[in-house]
Amino acid sequence: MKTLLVLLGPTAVGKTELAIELARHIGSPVINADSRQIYRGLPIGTAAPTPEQLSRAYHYFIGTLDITDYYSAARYEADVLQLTDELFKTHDTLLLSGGSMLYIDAVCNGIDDIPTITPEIRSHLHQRLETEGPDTLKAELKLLDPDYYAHVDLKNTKRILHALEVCYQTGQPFSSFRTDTHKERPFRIVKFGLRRERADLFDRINQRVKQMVADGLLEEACAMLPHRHENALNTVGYKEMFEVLDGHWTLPFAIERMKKNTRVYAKKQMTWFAKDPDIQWYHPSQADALFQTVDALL
RNA sequence: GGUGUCAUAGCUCAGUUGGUAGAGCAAAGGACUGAAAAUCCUUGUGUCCCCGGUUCGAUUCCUGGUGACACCA
Repeated sequence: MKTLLVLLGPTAVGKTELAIELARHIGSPVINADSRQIYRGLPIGTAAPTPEQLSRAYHYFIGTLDITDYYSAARYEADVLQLTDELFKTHDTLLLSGGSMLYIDAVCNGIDDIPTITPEIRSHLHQRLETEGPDTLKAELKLLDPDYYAHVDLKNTKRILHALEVCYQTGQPFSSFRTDTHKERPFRIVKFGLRRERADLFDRINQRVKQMVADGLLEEACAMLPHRHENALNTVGYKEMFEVLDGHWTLPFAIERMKKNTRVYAKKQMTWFAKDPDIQWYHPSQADALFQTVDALL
């Protein structure tokens, strides 16, 4: 039986290194599941695998997109399924590793089939939000899709906007596309989670942020300055460095904010993963036990 | 040594004309289906520095103590 192993966990827990070891152990490449490491030019701020690490295991979806490329969880789902289709011809077991909750969910459970929004409709609605405010758009959603309106968090403008985008593009209510069904995959999925004591994890986050800045994060962000409004750069680390480059924040202040925001992000990941009963949890120091469990599976 | 000011949430502070208290930040919890490292929601019991006094009742007023700061010696 073909098997997809999924290695997940909060940021800075130690996934990258363990993924390489596990990949080598089972003879698989690493399929990256990190929504920001996919972009080229962000190796420091996204803690992407180093050239040395990349040389020890082949990685997919690291630095393959241009910063201006559109991407989404649905595209990731399609890309990964196409890749696994191909790789399973020569492999029995593959490894997917990362911390992007929605991307992992899209691969494991599938995501509803919704048309990609054209840039015209997207920017048109953005402008209307600017000029008319959220209340008008909410009222419109209430008319076009009362079902979704009843369920959506009305304070979350981004969700309102997206629902309206779909309504306008398709002429049908957004909720008519939301089936909430789980897609079956032609392979078995086994999920392993890495976790640490919170104080330990937060300590690693703080250390890593410091190291990123020492490694040249500010310069990396500076090179990306012309693209600062791209979604890929709406990301912990870059947002704070842009404030420094604008002269709004001092570097030490930005570093503290970055530590805090990374901790908040890690907490969000843990909250999301905690809901998934299929995850088998390990401490990174229990790699041997994890490998034994994997061996017993295969 | 003298005089004055201050002592309240993890931090910075507000406030209670005497009826046991609340902001910001920090922190914690949660939601999540095509922008997800995004976006959004919820959460404040704390010896109101300590011992006494006045009072039905003191964190608030008063005596004393302790500590911090400022000024004067």
